[in-house]
Amino acid sequence: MGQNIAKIAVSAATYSIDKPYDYEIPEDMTSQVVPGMRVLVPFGRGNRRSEGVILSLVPSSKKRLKMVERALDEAPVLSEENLRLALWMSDRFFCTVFDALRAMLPAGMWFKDGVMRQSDKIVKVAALGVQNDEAYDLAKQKKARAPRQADVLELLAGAQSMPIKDIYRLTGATSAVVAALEKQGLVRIEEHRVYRRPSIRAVEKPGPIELSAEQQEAFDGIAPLIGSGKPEAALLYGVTGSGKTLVYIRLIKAALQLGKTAIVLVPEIALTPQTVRIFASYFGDSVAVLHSALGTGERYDEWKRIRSGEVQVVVGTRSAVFAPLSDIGLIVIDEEQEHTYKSESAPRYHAREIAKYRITHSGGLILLSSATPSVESMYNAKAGRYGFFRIRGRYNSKDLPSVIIADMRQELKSGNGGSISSVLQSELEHNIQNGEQSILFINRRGTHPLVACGECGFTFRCDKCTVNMTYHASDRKLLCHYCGTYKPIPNACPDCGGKLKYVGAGTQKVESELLELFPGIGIIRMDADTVSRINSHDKLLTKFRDGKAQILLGTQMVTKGLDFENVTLVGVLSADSSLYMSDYRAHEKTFSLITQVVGRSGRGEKPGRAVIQTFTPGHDVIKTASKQDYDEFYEHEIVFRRAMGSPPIRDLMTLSAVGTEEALVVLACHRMYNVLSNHFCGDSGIKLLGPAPALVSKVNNRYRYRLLVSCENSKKVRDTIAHTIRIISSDRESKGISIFADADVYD
DNA sequence: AGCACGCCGACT
DNA sequence: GTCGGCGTGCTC
Repeated sequence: MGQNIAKIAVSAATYSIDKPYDYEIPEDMTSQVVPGMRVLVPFGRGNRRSEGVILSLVPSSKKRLKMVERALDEAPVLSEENLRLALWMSDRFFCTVFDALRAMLPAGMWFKDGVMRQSDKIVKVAALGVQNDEAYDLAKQKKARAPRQADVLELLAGAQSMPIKDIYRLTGATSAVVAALEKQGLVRIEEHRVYRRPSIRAVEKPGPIELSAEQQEAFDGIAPLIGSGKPEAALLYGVTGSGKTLVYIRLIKAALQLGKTAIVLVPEIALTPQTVRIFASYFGDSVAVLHSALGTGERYDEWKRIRSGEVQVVVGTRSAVFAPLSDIGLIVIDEEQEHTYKSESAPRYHAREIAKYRITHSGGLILLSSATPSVESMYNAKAGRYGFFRIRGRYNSKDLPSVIIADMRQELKSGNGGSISSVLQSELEHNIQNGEQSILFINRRGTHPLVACGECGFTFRCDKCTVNMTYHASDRKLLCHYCGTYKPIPNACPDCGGKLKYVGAGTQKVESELLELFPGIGIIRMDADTVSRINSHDKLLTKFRDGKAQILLGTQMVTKGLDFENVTLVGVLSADSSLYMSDYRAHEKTFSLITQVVGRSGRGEKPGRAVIQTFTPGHDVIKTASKQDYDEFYEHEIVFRRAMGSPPIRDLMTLSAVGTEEALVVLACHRMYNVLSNHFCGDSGIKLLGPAPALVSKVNNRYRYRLLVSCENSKKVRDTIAHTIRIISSDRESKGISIFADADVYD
């Protein structure tokens, strides 16, 4: 007998029961089945079909096992390296092995014989099988004998149809209840599909690469690390506009010359179409670009091209770190401090950690690059764990913009209650008269972030989330930015009938203020409301580049990567807004944001200026950011982190519980606390904090609480946390509560 | 998460 | 007795 038992990672297994399950391979399949192949297996009492991935093959045993039903691939879609990486990820990031493997395949991949059988997300939706009034009558009849069914019928009579997951959540009914109703013909279950979007692509002619002396120096230092045969890591710290992209291109060419491949990770490809075009122009068909706008078919094709060896260079967002390249020589992480490299759903990995794993196994270089490195990367560089390279000057030795701080307290005192300070107003005027362009950044969309009653202080809060709703003047509605709830605003306070006050400013409000100050001026507003599609983003930027508008006003999306020669003024309208979050990265994020916005100015021939508006001009972060002095910022911040025991001094992990019953969620956290403190008792290296509500404690009617574990991220600590999740989530008292842990906490 | 088994309460 | 809802425990 050969190897006719398969150890399989099963999709249907949850974290608390995740392990390799043994299945027998039917005789007629033994020749085709290999590790890395996906199969269909029966799982659970009901033998419902579940997708699985073969991890390994072992000799037959005496035990009676279920059979593999059929293979889903003709050849393995995952390599041995992928399988090892998935096992490592499940330990490192508290996810199932299958979750980890799924992250490595192109989203929605489900092909057979080259034909797409199913690639869309499917949502099960329940609808009434009878008339509304009939449903109400039935609900009344059932109230006594089948109260759960009655609840479901009542709910559906009011809402017509609803995803069954929402029904479980809102009524507390279980699947058995809905199944019973379906059997009686009172509800129908339909499967709805969610579709994805098509793509864009553009290629230009490459220009010659001429590195400046400093760029060349960085290149000369970094390039030898690629072929050293050892795993290496380096930090490239270059101010905004220092031309780091050109250095990447030269490094990639160096890797290719050694017969190796390269990955370039960018924070959000849709935000930097310019970067994508540059890579496409230098590497032509040997580059694959993986971005969110690719359809499933295109994504799959690109993935196949990479795996077949036709592609040597991959440019993409977070998940591109899994690109099936072999013999990787270089992984660049551009703007490495960006939060988009951290996945916030299972598997909760950080792309940097995956990159390190892959490089360790292939021997090569991971290059972390930034104009404002994360405190932890700089800490590692200073400790000698990363090579450190620096580009101080801007490309073509342009000066950094001169910065003016506008003290908004003074503005208020002198009677200016608007969003534009007098100094910013006169600078804008100057630019308009001289035909130069300006970029304004405000961290809020909508018109007013807050609507309050002037009499009783009532504020409009979202019913489902613990946040204030934002007023959007264009359609006179209130919007929740967390769950998307949308409702018209009443004329007066719903509580006391008092007059409503509109507080603060968002992009829409600033736009109308600007139009009042400068009538007839061309303004392009860029926020989630005007940039609904990927193309409209590009279109708005082209319009601005062509000089069709004098001012570009927007949220985060105007802070990154934009390179316009004629922009000589930028304004940060409210530099404080991210400074006082209860988040250990608040300072770092604010510094990075201001530095990046300021860096958009003066990229052409003319010198740039920047105006930073703040209520706390004396704050260290504002002062260092306006001087563009990263070194001073870092020295202050590392002292602060050391005092707080925050990363990178110590590691931070969280255990979260999420559910609809607040008290039960908190209780689950307390029970986790007890389990953890029993295991850690006496270990002074570990501090447990909480439970505390998450930053936004309720989203979409689901409460979220979490425990913080300040520790050193070791195997022992991770095993204890994994054990805790398993114990608490399989406890019947945690029914309906989902529990998960995060090992690289970002906020 | 989902499915069958089996307990228990309501009604013939 | 017996029917059926719903809580409980298990998943190769």
